[in-house]
Amino acid sequence: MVRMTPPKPSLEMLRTLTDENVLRSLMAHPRLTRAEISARTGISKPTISDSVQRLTRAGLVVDTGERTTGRGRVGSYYSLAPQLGAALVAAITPRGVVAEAVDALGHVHGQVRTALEASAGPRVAAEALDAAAGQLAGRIPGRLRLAVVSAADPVDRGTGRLVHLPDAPFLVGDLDPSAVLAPTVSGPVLVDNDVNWAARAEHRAGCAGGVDDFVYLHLGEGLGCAVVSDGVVRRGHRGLVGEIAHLCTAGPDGKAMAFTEVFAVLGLRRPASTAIDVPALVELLARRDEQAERVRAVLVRAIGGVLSAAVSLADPRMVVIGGEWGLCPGLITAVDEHFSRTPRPVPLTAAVLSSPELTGARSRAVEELRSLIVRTAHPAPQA
Amino acid sequence: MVRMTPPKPSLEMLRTLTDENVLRSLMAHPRLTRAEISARTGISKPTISDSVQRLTRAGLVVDTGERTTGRGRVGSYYSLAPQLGAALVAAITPRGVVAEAVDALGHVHGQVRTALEASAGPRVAAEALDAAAGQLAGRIPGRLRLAVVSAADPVDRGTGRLVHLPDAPFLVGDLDPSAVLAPTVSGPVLVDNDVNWAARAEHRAGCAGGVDDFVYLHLGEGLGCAVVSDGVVRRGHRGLVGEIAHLCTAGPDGKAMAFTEVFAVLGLRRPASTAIDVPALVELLARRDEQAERVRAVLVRAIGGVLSAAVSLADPRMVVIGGEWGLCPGLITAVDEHFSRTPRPVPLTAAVLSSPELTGARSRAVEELRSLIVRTAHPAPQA
DNA sequence: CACTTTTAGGCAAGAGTCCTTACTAGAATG
DNA sequence: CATTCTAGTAAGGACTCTTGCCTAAAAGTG
Repeated sequence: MVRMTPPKPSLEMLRTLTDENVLRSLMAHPRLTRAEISARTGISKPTISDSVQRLTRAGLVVDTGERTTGRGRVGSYYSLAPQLGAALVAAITPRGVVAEAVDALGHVHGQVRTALEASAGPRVAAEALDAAAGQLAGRIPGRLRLAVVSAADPVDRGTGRLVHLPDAPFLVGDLDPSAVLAPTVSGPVLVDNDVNWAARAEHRAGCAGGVDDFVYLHLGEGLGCAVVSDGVVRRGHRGLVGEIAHLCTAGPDGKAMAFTEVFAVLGLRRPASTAIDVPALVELLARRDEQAERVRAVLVRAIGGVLSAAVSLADPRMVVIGGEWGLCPGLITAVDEHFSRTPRPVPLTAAVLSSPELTGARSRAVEELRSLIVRTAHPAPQA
Repeated sequence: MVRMTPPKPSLEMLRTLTDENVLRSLMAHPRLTRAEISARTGISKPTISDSVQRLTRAGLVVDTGERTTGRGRVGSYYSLAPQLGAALVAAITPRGVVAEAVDALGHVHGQVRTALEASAGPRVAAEALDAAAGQLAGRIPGRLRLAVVSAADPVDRGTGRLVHLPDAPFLVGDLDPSAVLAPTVSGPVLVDNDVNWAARAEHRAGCAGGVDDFVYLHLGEGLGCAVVSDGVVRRGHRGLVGEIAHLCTAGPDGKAMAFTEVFAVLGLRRPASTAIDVPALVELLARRDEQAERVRAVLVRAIGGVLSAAVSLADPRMVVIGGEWGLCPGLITAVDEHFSRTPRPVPLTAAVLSSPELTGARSRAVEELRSLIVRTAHPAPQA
C-alpha cells in the first residue's frame, strides 16, 4: 500500500535526514573522517561537520582519537559510540542453543553454545537461552537492545511464542522467547522459525541470490517451507506460512493424503511422535534395494505434490531444498526429474549455507539494530 | 527490504514535499481554498500560498473562479487542472470488454461496453479494446496517461501479456494489452488477471475489509485464486500465483490428482476444452439426487485439498470464495463444514462485490494516476 | 632545505524554505 | 453601523544547506 499522506516538510526533517546519512555511513564503515563522510554521502562538508558535532554531543558518535596519516592535514576519525549496544542473536533447536551478540557494524562479539539433551523440555531450553543472554550481556560495552531468535518450531507472528500445531512435531516445546529475554534485553524480541531465517540467508548470499521469488523447502525432523515473495519472507496472518505437514498430496498407491501422513504410512516416524525418523530415512535413502526404491518413489511423488502447491500459490522462480534428509544424495535429482515432467516445472537447487538460520537471523539483527539507532537518534515525530 | 541509503537532504526536497501535500489534498477533495489546504495539511498559510502559486504557474492547479460564501473574506477555490488527464480502466473477458476513464479525483468519465461473441478470438477483443480506448480518449479533457487492465486469463508479470498455461483454459486468448493501447495511452499499462483485481477490491471494501492476509478462491470457467499477504496481492515471479489448475488435490475415490483433472473425470468440462462447463455444474449443484450428492462430495473434498494448500502456504485469516459456481447456494457451507473438521480450519466467506475486478482495477488506476501526477510535478531527481 | 602539492577542516556569505506574527480586505451578523 | 469572522498578504526571523575561500599540517619535489 502506498503512503497516502506525504510527510509534513520541515527543517527539522532535513536535519534528521542528514544525521541519518552520517549514522548510516558510520554503520557501513567502522571509522571515517568528516571529509570522507561528506564525499560518501554527497552532502557538503560544513553540513557534515554540524551533524557530527550534534551526534557527538548526543553520545551517538565518538572521536576515536585516531588521526589520518598520509598527505594533507591530519583528520580525525569518528565512529559509532560503543555504548550504542548490540543485538542478541539466538538459534534454538532441540539439540541446543547458540547465541551471539552483534553490533551495528555487523561484528560478532561472542558466541555461546549450549548443548541440550534430546529429551530436555522447553524449561531447559529457556534456562539455556537466559544464561547465554546473561553471559553475552556482560561481554559487550552497551546493553542488549533487541533480540532476534530462530526457533525450530512454528512461531506465532503476533505473540512470538512457539506454537504446537495438531499432528505436527513440537521439537523445542512451549517457549516464549520474549518473556525469557525480557530481563536481559531492553528492546523488542523478534522470533521466527528456523526455515524462514534460513530462506532469508539463502536469499541474500546463497544460491537464490538475486532471486526475489522462491520457495525454500526444508526436509528434516519437521516438514516446513518458506515462501519468499517480492524479496520478503511471507509469514501470513499467524506466521504459519510454510507449515506443510497437512498439505494434501499424493501418498502410496496414488492416494490423496496429508504430507505428514505419508511418513506415518511408510513407518518413517519416530515412535510416539509426529517427528520424522531422520536416521532411518537417511539410511533408507542410501540403500538401493527394491523396498528402498519403492519408498523413494513414494517420497518423490509426495514432494512433487507439495511442489505443485508451491508453484500454484507462490509462483517461485526456483525451489531451494534443504534439511537433514532433503540433501541426501540423489533425492534432489530424483525429485527434479519427476517434477520437470509436470505441467509447470521449476528449477530445483540444493541449499548451500551451513548454519543458515543463524546467518539469516544475524543479518536481520544488524538491520534492526541500525534502524533502532537511527530512530532513537531523533525521537519519532508521530502524531 | 529496508532502504539502505537514506535520501540526501536538500531544500528542494522540502519544496517538493510541500507541493505533494497540496496535490494530494486536492486529489482527496475536488476544490479547496488555500486556507483549507493549510488546515488540512498542517502547513502554514504562506507556505501553501507559495506552493499553490508554483503549481498554478506549472499548470497543475487552477483557480476555479468559484469563491467562498459565508462570513469572512471571500476565498478562492483551487482544484486540479482538468488537463492532468485520466487513466483508462478496462476489463476483458470472453464475453466482452468494459472500459472506463477515471481522473485523479476518482470520478468516472464514461463507460464503454462491448459484447463479444463466445467464439470471438483475441483479435476481436483487441479491436474492441482499442475502439473503447479511442472513444474514451475523446471524452476527457486531457490525455489517457496510463491504463489498468483486468483480463480473464493468467498474465505474465514481466510483459503484461496474457499467457496460455498447459491444460488450463485460455478464455480470452493471446493478447498484449500494452501493444494494443500504446497508440492511445501515453504512459504505462498495468495488466493483471481478474481474480487478483477482485481480491484487491474485496480487500479494500468487501468482506475482507481490514484483513491483510486472505485467500480469494475463484470458481468459474477457470479455476484461480489470489493470495493477499501483508495487504498486497502477491503475484510471484511470473505473475502466476493462483493458477491452481494443477494443484495436487483429492479426486474421486480419494485418488490424488490435479484440481482440473477432477472436473475432467467428473465430466464437467466443456467439450474439447479445459474450461469448466459452468451451466452444467450449476444445474448439477442445484439438484438433490444421489448422483449430484456424490459429485458434490467429490468437489467439496477437492476444494478442501486446495484450501489445505492455501492454508499451508499463505496462512490466511480467512478464505473468500467467489466465481460463477463458487457462489452456488449450499456449496460454501458444505465446504466450510468439511474444512472446519480439518486440522487447520479457517473461516470461509462468500465474495460480496458485484463487478469486483473493475472496482479493483479502478482504484489502482486512481492510485497510479495520482502518483504519476505527483512524480511528474517534480521530475525525478534520480542518480 | 625551501617550495609545492595535497588534504582535513573552519569560516563567512548567500540562497532558499518554512514559520510566526501582524496586518488588510471584504463579507456576514447583530 | 460597529462587530466578528475569515482569506490572504507582508515582514521578519530561524534554520539548513551550499559555495568559495582560507588555514594548518603533512608529504612529496627539486
